[in-house]
Amino acid sequence: MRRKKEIERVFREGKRLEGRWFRFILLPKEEEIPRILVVVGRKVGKAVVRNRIKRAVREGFRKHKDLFGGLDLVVIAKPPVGTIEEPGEIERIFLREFEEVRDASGNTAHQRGLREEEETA
RNA sequence: GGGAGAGGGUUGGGGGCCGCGGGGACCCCCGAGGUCCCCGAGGAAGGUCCGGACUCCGCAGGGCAGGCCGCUCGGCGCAAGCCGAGAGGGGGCGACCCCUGGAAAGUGCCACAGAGAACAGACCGCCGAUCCGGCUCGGGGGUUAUCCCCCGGGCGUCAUGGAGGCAAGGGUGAAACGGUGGGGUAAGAGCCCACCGCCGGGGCCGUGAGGUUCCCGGGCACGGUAAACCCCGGCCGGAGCAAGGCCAAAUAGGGAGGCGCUUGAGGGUGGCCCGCCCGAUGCCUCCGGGUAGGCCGCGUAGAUGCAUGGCCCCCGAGAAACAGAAUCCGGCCUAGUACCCUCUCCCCUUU
RNA sequence: GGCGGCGUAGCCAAGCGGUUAAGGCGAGGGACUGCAAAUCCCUUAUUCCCCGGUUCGAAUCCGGGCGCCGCCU
Repeated sequence: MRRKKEIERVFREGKRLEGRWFRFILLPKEEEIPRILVVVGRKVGKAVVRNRIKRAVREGFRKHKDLFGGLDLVVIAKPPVGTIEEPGEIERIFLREFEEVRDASGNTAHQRGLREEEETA
């Protein structure tokens, strides 16, 4: 995402999910093609560290677009991410945490079905 | 063979797959689409410590204040700074390294300790020659008197007791008015002498910082601190690309208070003054309201929610450290991996 | 990106180059009380953010780092 208005719309209307390493903001949309925005603040680290995180997260997004179908996604890195040196490690943590947080929130129809089963049981 | 010093260089390479930013060409079902080609982080891009370009402040004028630089000469440069050759001081066996205007222009400050701290001082100590005291001898006098006074001599002894002399030694301190030896003296002291050191002048050498085995003078006084004020010399107007410019959008030119209309409020982004310029239903403060999108600046890397990456294999036993352009350029400083090249020094061994 | 400011005890903080580094809050101990509160007394800095330098001497002066905070679109 590159347009200011679109980005602000995601911040305004999106659903916020908290993880230990990242914060996610999701906004479902009509198109199937997902878009991403990575935010890494100054407190996370120096320029090199911040660039590494952005690249790793984008790489993970690029390789697993099927996970994010129909979403505009904002990923905000929290300070602990800056301590991880390996790009591959950052990528794995990002993907794993996205799935954990999404499943816990019951965002998909599949998950909603599961929760209904749990409630009835 | 081992250790060390100086200077310089590079900051992985090749391949495969999947990607990112910019530019160009072509294609199309015209969509922020596809294909191909080209370009795409650093030696520090960093800290923002100095300079400069550039932009605006009417001109960038004068003075004060302020900032930066500081051994000498030469070179480059507007400058900061760098390079070369030297000077003085300090460190190292050495190669070599580190420091650098002025303290006899003035002012300030040197705590504590110590006797004394800026043209200082006498605590312990040394001496006690001289004078006073004491003892004694001789002479004279007051006198009846082995008692007193005066003069002169002596004291190895009484005593260092005082007046006083001294600054060598001890001790204090970051720092105490030069060192060694001799003479000298009561004891001492540059008090005197010799040598060493120091200071001043001249000569000579050097463009200069300075040097001096030469000559003369001075017994010797002049402490430290300018990363304290300051003085000397050189440079600097102020801000900063969020500078600044263009287009578009937006709403009332609203309310309250204050100042002022040429004898001028206020302003022209300079810390102050002067000069200069602008200046009238104008300026300042507060309240209330609206808009904050794009382009240029901006680049043979170049964006603006901000690109240069990921995985795997090989290349020596091993691919890594520090680190990511944001207007550009020159320095300084800081961070740090692996390796290469040139020169040099010391030690050990062998010949 | 640029321009400023600040780091002193757990917290808030003062500090002409020379003391044992003020003071307040808090905390701990003691006194008082039948027990408390209030009050009184005592204790609480050893790298003054870190590393160098100047100086006889540095929290203070000068460099260089580090970490916070603010302003400018």
